[in-house]
This record gives sequence, C-alpha cells and structure tokens, in this order.
Amino acid sequence: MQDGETLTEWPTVDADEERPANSREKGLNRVLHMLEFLHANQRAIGVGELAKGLNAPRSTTYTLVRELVEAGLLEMAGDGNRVYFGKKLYLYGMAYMRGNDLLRRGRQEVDTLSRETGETSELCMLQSGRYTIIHSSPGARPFRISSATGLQIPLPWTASGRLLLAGLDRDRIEAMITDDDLVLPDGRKLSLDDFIDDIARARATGYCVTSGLVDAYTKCLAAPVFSAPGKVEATMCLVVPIDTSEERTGELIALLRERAARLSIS
Amino acid sequence: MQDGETLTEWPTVDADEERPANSREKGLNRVLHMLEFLHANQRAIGVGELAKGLNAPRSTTYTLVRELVEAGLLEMAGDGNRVYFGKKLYLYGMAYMRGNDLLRRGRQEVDTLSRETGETSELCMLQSGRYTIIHSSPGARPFRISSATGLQIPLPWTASGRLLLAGLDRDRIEAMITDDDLVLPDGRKLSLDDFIDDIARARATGYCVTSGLVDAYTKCLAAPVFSAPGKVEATMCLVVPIDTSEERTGELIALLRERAARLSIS
DNA sequence: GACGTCTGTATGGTATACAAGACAGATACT
DNA sequence: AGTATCTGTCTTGTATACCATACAGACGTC
Repeated sequence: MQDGETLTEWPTVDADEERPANSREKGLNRVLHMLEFLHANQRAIGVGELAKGLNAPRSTTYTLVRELVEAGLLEMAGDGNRVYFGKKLYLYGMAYMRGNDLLRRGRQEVDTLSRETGETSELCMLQSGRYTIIHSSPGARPFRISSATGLQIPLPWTASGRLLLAGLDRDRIEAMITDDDLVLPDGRKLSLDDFIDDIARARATGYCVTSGLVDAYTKCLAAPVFSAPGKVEATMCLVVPIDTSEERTGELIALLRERAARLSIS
Repeated sequence: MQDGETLTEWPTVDADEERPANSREKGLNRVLHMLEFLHANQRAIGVGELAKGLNAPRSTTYTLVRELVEAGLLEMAGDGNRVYFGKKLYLYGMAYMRGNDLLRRGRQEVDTLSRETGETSELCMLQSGRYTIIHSSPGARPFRISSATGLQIPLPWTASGRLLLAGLDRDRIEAMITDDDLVLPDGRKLSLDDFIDDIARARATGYCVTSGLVDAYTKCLAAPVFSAPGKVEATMCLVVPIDTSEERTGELIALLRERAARLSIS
C-alpha cells in the first residue's frame, strides 16, 4: 500500500498477481485495502475521499463502510462524515496481545529498557514481508525520534532488518527486497551483496549495529529474539545518538542482547 | 455472539433482519462472524471447527481464512492448523487507541486509580448496544476478579450500564434490553421499570452503585464520562468487596467521580 | 440564478464469489 | 485389513454482490 496505488496499472507486485483489466473486486479485498489506507494515513477519512484514494466505486464504498461501521470495525469520526478505526479493532488487537506471550513480554522489556537506559527502544517484527515497529518506547532525550507503532520501513535501512532476515536463504531474501528498498533516505544505494553479507555477519555475531542509515544523527543497535533455534521472530533495538561512545555502545549492546535472550525460546 | 449460536434457527436478532432461508452469505459477513467467533472463544481455532462453529461451508471458510492470513488479520497459531487474530489487527487497534483521546487518557486514569486504591478499576463503553469492558486494571486484592478486556455483559447487571443509558429515552432503552438481560446470574429477574428508574436516579445523582448483582461478593461503583453535556460516552468503575464500609465507599465514589470528570469534555 | 463539487441513496445488469460436492491424503480406532 | 473422521485442494453452476448510472439535496463561488 504505502504509495498512492492508482490501480489503473500494476507496478510491482508479489509476482504471480494477475489482474484481468480493472474488473470487479471482491468486497473483502476492498475492505482490506480500506483498512490499510486508514492505517497509512493515520486519520479519519471521508467516504468520498476513501473511494477516490482506493480507486473504488463510490456506491460500493458507501455500502462497505456502512457494514463495517455497523459491525464496529470502523467508527464515524467527530464531524460525522469521516471514518476511522473502531472499537472492535481495538478489542481484537488487545485479544491478539493477550494471546501472544512474545508481544506481551516484549512490550514490557522494551518499556523497561528505555526507562533504564533513557534511550528510545523498540520491538520489531516482520509483517507480511516488511519491517514493522510493533512497540516503541521513547527515550528521555530532547530530540525524541517519533516512530509510530506500525510504521513500516524497508528492511535494508535498519539493523533489525538484517537480523530478521538471518536464517533465510539468498533467494528468499532477494524476493523480499525491491530495488527501491536499497536506496537510503539520503539517496545512497546499498548493494544487494553488501546487504546479504551484513545479514550473514549479523547472524554470526548475534547482534547488529548500523550507523547513519535512516538519518545522519542516530545509530541503531539490535539483537534477535528467537522463537526456535535459528528462527528470528523479532528484534529488540535501541536508537542512540551516532556519537555515542564505543564503551557505552558496547554496554548497551550487552544489555540489549541479555534482554532479547530473555524473550527468546518462548 | 456470546453463546454458541447454532444458526440453524435465528433466535432474537435486531428486529428487521430478514433471512431468506439459508441462502448465500457475503464473504465480508462471514469474515465478521469469524472475528466475533474468535473473540468470543479467546483462543486459536482450527479451520474446520471454525466452519462448524459458524455453520459456514468448509470450502468458503478455507478460502476466506487464507485471504485473511495473507492479509495479516489472522495468523496461523503454533501447531499450524489453527488460526487466531493477527498482527495487523493489533496494529489497527493501536492506531485506534492513538487516535482516541478518551481511550488513551482513560486507560491511564484507570491504571492510576487502581494503583492508588488497590481496587480493580475499569473503563467501560457501549459497543454496538452492549456493555463492554474496554480496559481494566486488576486491584491488589487476593481474589482478583478476572475480567478480560472486551468482555460483554448485559447492561442491567452493572452500575456502568445504568449510567451508559442515562440520557436515552425509554423506547431506546427498551430496544437495547432483551428479556434475558434482565435475568441476573443468580436467577433473580429485574423488572424493566425498576431498571429504568435506576437509570433516571443514576443520571440525577451522577454516579451509581450496585451491590451483589453480577456476584454476591462485590459491589460496583461507577461514574460517567461525558463527551458532551448530557451525553455519556463511557464510565469509570471500581469493583470492591460488598462489605466495604459506607465511609470508604463514599471516599471511593468521590475519587471516582473526580477522575471521571477529568476525562469528560474531551 | 447558473454552475460546480460535494454528499448520501436507489436502481438494474452481469461478472463472479460463494456453495456443494468430489477428491486424495493423514490420522485414529477396531 | 476396514471404517470413520479429520485435513486441504479443486471444479462447476448459479444466486448475488459489485458496479455504473442516475438522482436529490447541500454546499459553495461567480
């Protein structure tokens, strides 16, 4: 989703997608796109705007929105014309959290870690092939890097991304990375080979540090959380100023690895 | 949902539901039922069992589940055959919370209140015509009343229920209450008139106390949170032992009302 | 007043998503 | 071995969900 997605032409999809012209679309798919759209925009959106944004017929959009509002998955927002996520989704989300040991404990560890260190700490996972911040706890620093939960970032931009792909073979990795993903925010382009080397190294050392990738002022320390031997289920990471001393960085990495290990095994 | 819901016969629906035999059902509706079913059961469920539980065709259920898993709304659970809520729902739920001042601040107030008083505290709202525990923070007592977030209870069983219906006229109230709702867990039956009187009284006094309704050992103190003058958007409540002294009860009510008032206005 | 752009609703035709059923494989019990 | 009950996949017909289109009302702006 991320980008505007015009739909008149399909740019680059998972591969085996077939789109017979702009034929009819299942209601369920429309709904899934609506949810993604709302998530991407992070605000209530009018029905008309929704239809336009998804390139969906207005009439269909109206009926689907009505059904979702009745079901409680969406709610009419303040001014009575826009919609956003509803209470039901909140309840389902809480149910997911309760049923998920790793997430529940991970959130606590992240909160604790950021309180203890004063740095921004995050719990990250792969979510449908993308790097996703599942929970983040801001540090005490004046410049807090605001990173909303659910934010998705190309895997090569992050230390966590390297760890999350450890254990996958080259083909799998290539399938998940597009060329765009390898272009950093400042315009530099990573080579795929370098990235894959990084992954192997991260896998071997059991942690990963990247400096100045997403922005020029921070470095990112990450450690893997295993759900089974060799299988990286999530990462914990710390975002610290790029000029953090070698010594303190080392201490933080040690702490991070210890906490991540605690979460492992499940 | 709540009960098993066999579906072969429709018991009591919103009224104007028309079910032309057991005709085809929209995929979206099937999905909505699936989510409700998972929420009611609070555990991962096999696809076959899901189909049976919803009285849905197996083939349809398989395809819908596959689509939802691909979309990330559901996830395959551990043993690889069962499904439960997925990360996407968690992310959407968090987005809902971020976008909802009342919920965000309400959660904090509830947590604070239960920490300060040692009693179980809850934030409650109407959710598609049902009383719903949106957030709860267990108290320090040995017998903690476990009440999962998302739990739905008939409105007449609770103090919050009386407040949530304040401001609605009699017709509206009657429409929301079924005869079953008036039967308490211990078998006693409330009269609708008494219940409506209670609502009026709660509205007038600005708080509500019920004793021994849901169970014989607790009483429930509730105070309204207003989103606009006269419009009750939510309630905060405390669940305390039924033999709590008059004096302490009074103090708690005062505290509760103060905190609920803080949340109001939005 | 005439025009444009929104909003929300109602309608009918048709592409297709749902349902039924058959299928093969796995597991279990007798 | 045989029977029973799971599982997941595939195919085929048809009821219907989607879509295009039209409509009425509420806003503006010129």
